[in-house]
Amino acid sequence: MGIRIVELLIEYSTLSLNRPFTYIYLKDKLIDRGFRVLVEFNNRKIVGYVLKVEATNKTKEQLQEDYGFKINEIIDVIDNASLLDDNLLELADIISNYYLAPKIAVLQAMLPPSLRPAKSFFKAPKIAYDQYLIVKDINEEGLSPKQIEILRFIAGEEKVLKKEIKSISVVKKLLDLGKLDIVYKEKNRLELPSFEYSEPKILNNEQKKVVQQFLSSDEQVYLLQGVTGSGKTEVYLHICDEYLKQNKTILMLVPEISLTPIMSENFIRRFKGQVAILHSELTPAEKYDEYRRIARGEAKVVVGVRSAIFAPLKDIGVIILDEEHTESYKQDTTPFYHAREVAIFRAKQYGAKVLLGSATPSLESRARAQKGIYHFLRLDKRINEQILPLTTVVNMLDYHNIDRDSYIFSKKLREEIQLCLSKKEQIILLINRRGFSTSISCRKCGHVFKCPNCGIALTYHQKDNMLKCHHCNYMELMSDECPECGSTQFLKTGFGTERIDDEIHRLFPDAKTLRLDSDTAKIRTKIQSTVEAFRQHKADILIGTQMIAKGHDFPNVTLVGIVLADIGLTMPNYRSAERVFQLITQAIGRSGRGDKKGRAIIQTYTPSHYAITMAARQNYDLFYKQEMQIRKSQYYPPYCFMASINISSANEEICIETAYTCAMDLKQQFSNEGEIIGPSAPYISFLNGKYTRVILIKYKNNELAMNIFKKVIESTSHKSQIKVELKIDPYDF
DNA sequence: TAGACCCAATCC
DNA sequence: GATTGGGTCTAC
Repeated sequence: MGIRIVELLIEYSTLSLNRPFTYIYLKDKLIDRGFRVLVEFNNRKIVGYVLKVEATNKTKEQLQEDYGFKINEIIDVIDNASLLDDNLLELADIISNYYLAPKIAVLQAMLPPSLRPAKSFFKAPKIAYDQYLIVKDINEEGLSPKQIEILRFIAGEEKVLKKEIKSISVVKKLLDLGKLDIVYKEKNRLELPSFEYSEPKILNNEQKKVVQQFLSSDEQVYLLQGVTGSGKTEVYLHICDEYLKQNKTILMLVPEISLTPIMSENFIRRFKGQVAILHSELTPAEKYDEYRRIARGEAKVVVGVRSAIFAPLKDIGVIILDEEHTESYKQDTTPFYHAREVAIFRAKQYGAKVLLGSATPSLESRARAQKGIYHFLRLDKRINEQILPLTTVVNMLDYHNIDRDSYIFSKKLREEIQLCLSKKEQIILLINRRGFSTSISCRKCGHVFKCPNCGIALTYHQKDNMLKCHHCNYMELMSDECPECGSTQFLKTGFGTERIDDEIHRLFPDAKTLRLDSDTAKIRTKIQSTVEAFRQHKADILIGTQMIAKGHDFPNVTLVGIVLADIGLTMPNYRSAERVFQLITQAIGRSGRGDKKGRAIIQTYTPSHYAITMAARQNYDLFYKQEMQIRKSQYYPPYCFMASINISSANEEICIETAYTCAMDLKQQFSNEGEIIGPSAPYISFLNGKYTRVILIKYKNNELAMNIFKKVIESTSHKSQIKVELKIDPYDF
């Protein structure tokens, strides 16, 4: 066989290497587009991803002469079939162009770890074992706070799977130190829980109408705005039924499976055997299995999180995004894609439909529905005709509402809790902040404990007696005395979930509580078990962060208390009002889902803020109107497109200088076709030794903007000491 | 992205 | 004179 010329992408995902490299292949294995290969690149063995293969009669020397550079041989071919079908390959191009991200980064995001074109796949497990951690040596001497935290945690639990601890590096260290040991147990390959088949439920008239409208129209994208508890899931299931009958496949996206396993349960019950589940907590081996099962065409329905949008289904009939407003659909690392936009790209390839469902649609989706770009569907009634919870806003600035018994809980909220407890009904308390107190200072000299990395006040966590930075995850043990003056008296201000728990125990000593936030959810299954325990009424009160506000269905909950609604409202982000509105509305929606009437109490220092008053009235439409006016007057999405450029460097001067020239450059190129804001220092402008500046760009002409961005990125990205990151439609900046 | 390479600072 | 550290360069 002659020489084959192979063009490939190399695994490094940086824009400066985002171009094909040429190799030759001399051996006779099958090699084609979409295969991974092992190559030598700059003296290192790495993985490449084949874009093109071409036969030639020329010799290596002739080729090198022609091309004008040295050509290496491909060491080995890894795959014997293309990893992605033509549609997915084309989709990768679309995404990489839309988000101006390196194509290899897109390909990596599309594939499960064991199939990724990256060196890391070598380490991907072929046969999997469960690894349990046990404590071997309890002596904490010489350990860092983080290590102690993990050690104590493991010591306090019965069985801890190694993979369930998020901080792998700490565990590794503890293993090295001989503090921990691993016990191997043969692992069960992913076994979907088996549920009884359940018959389709009878739809009410409103639901029927929605299903019928969806099926009979031939538009591409649909927004289903349905109040909390209006039975959107059943609508999804009926629609899926129809598509399965036509032998089409279904992609069902959910925000986070571990939070709401109900959706997958519903799908498994209805479409047994045809369902595959893809979510981030599957092990690489499990993901690999599910992925292959889908690719082989064995699963017709995929239920999964953001990345499941790339599931290798064929003949897709419909893509559904539940809770479409959820921010977890936006990936916050390169390629920064949004599953909603990808869904629309992907659906186009198959002539499929996209259904976006939410009680509180994102402004941009709702605006598109308003303009007729999306077909607008609504469910305005709760499924059991239950009226929405009766909601009271309590002004915490008004001293009539507070007394000396508690400054955290108003009289009204305490009364309602008491009433609820006496009726043996359940309560959810939302406080969107974890920890005990938000800052801690010395009573004598005023010293405030701050994070050495980013300068933000540290949050005190009572359970493990530690101070943690909620921004960069720095932590230290709480010291007994002030490092400045040695005083032992501290002032704790601000409160979070832990403190609420504490306060409840003080005020209602007989009430049983459960707490759910990312601290208590260190172990993944803990989320589910806590939710399950609460559903079975093993506790009266569930206290938690936004985790508890989403999608759960607790029939016996009749009171939801928003302990402090204002958190997040003052964040310097144009979405903050939208976020707060959505959070409160979703949380209130947890109340009164069974046959008992629901109530909600919102405690706030800004009772007249529209996000709060509208949420209290559960009036999405009014909020939408008001927020759109503000977006319009201040020229924010959806009235324009937005992008952000983050410039960071270890050298502050270079950072500021580059950001400044970059902004000038943008201003000049956009002229009056766009608005450039900044450069400005973000909320955390110094983190882990890097200084950061942000430039925001608002524009209308997408094509023009893309061209400018390409140029600007090119001229700045290869500069040394500087990292430039472009985000299209950013959520955080 | 990450090894090679270059230069300067630093050590004994 | 050897070693270390930092910054820059470049890949097929």
